[in-house]
Amino acid sequence: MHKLNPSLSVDCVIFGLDTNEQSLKILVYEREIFPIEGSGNKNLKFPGSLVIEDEDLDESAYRILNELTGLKNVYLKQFSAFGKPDRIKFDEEREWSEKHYGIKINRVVTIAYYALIRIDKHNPEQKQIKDKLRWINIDNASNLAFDHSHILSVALETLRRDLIFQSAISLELLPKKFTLNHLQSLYEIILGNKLDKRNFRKKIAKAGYIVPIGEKQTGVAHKPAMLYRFDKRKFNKNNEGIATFFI
Amino acid sequence: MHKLNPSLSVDCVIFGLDTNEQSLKILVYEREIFPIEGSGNKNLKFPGSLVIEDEDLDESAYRILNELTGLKNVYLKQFSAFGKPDRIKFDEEREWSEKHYGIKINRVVTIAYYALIRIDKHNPEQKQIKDKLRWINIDNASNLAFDHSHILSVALETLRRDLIFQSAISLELLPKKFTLNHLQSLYEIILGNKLDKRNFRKKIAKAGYIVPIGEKQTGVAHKPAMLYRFDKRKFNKNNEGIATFFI
DNA sequence: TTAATTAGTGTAAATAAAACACTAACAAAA
DNA sequence: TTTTGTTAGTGTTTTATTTACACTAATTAA
Repeated sequence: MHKLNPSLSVDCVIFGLDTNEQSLKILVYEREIFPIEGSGNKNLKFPGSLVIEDEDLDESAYRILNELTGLKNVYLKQFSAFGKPDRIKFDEEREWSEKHYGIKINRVVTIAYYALIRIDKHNPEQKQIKDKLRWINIDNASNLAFDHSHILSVALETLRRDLIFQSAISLELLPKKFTLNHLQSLYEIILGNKLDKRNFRKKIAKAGYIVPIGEKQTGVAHKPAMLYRFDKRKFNKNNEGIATFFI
Repeated sequence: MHKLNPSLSVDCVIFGLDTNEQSLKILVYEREIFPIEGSGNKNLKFPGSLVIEDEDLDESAYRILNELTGLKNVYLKQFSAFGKPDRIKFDEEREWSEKHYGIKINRVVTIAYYALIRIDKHNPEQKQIKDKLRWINIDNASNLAFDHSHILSVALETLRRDLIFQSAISLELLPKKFTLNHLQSLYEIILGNKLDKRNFRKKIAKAGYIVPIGEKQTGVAHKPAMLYRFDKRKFNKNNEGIATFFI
């Protein structure tokens, strides 16, 4: 059995794009410690756990993500540490944590990661990994457990900035083959505003690493769109792995 | 006496601008554990310490910075956590740490902050706070203690990005009154490339929050330059506290 | 008086950003 | 089979931004 460090945890803010609802969602874990009524979202928290002694933080994040949600091979990035001594505010929270981990908890500093995944591909409910996981809309995510609402707001800020200055991460949220409207819609959902279709396409074209695969959508009740893919080789060659189409 | 958390530390990468040498420096702490010859910079580390139980991380960073260097009221920003289990690689390092803190150390995750200070104003040697502190040029900072070389490279990346996308932080490194050439020189030193003087000034003018104070330099053996200051009111009004002149 | 040094200024050309509306292709419904 | 609804796809003009570039001015030191 691995020994847990009682001062250190990792939390994962898992973002998923709901292309039907045109909304950005997060995957949260539902506990049952506060009464159902009137407790707001206090029973919802991000998947997270204490880290094992002698475990690398990044590995810890991957392990926790996989154990709690079954997710693998996802884009995961550390974005901040949260360490207010009163992060765990309620006695019930402390009790829950101690029962949950089976060790005495003091003050816990959490290292927060965000993950980008495709809801259609990685729906944990479909995979019946845990029946306690739920996707919720970020607009309904106020008043989460611990300081998780604060963590969410920092995560969102970071995601939006990364999406602009490091555009390639957007592709984590799309299938291998996608249409330019899918990509544009992703930006609109995450950034929260509309973009001009023609200007958007000009930028994509200039970036050069998003290329048509010569196939079209099928089965859609409208003009089928050309499918595109991410060309890693072109990306690396022109952008040294960092660049962006700076929406 | 405060109890230290044996798993958690804070390290401060303190950047200072040397305007004479036209170089960016960091403030490091010199230990004596490895033989002087052949140990490279392995005796040099960033000011840092274990955090006290029940101490906020940001407060911890300010406390540590003040205790170790005498510095106060400096710009300090958390930029990453480092948690590889083998961060403390040599037995000597572990021994040093245990002797230094007086407690048994296991694996330590460090939360890293960077600070920006004016060397002329805050020279710890002048203030005889510690005789073990030294400014070293970032170009001579390879092979530091622990994983501190890696921490430095992440800190530098972050600083450069922040300087571009959050330009106002540059003013932390300058005196209240400065010339536009000082400001430009700061950018050139930190970003490591030359900028066009006229284009630079156009951007500053457009930003609007760097204003002339109607005074000129004195005692210089060349045409004296106009002195400028940062206008906080204009900055907040136009930029909501974030903006930048995007060099 | 001269030399050395940094301060300060404008313009033209190229590039990028923004605003804007119609036709094309498909499935479903009539 | 025709019509309807829906999304795909395309260029141009205007405006703003970026880039490249070189000389005169003011001071102290020699």
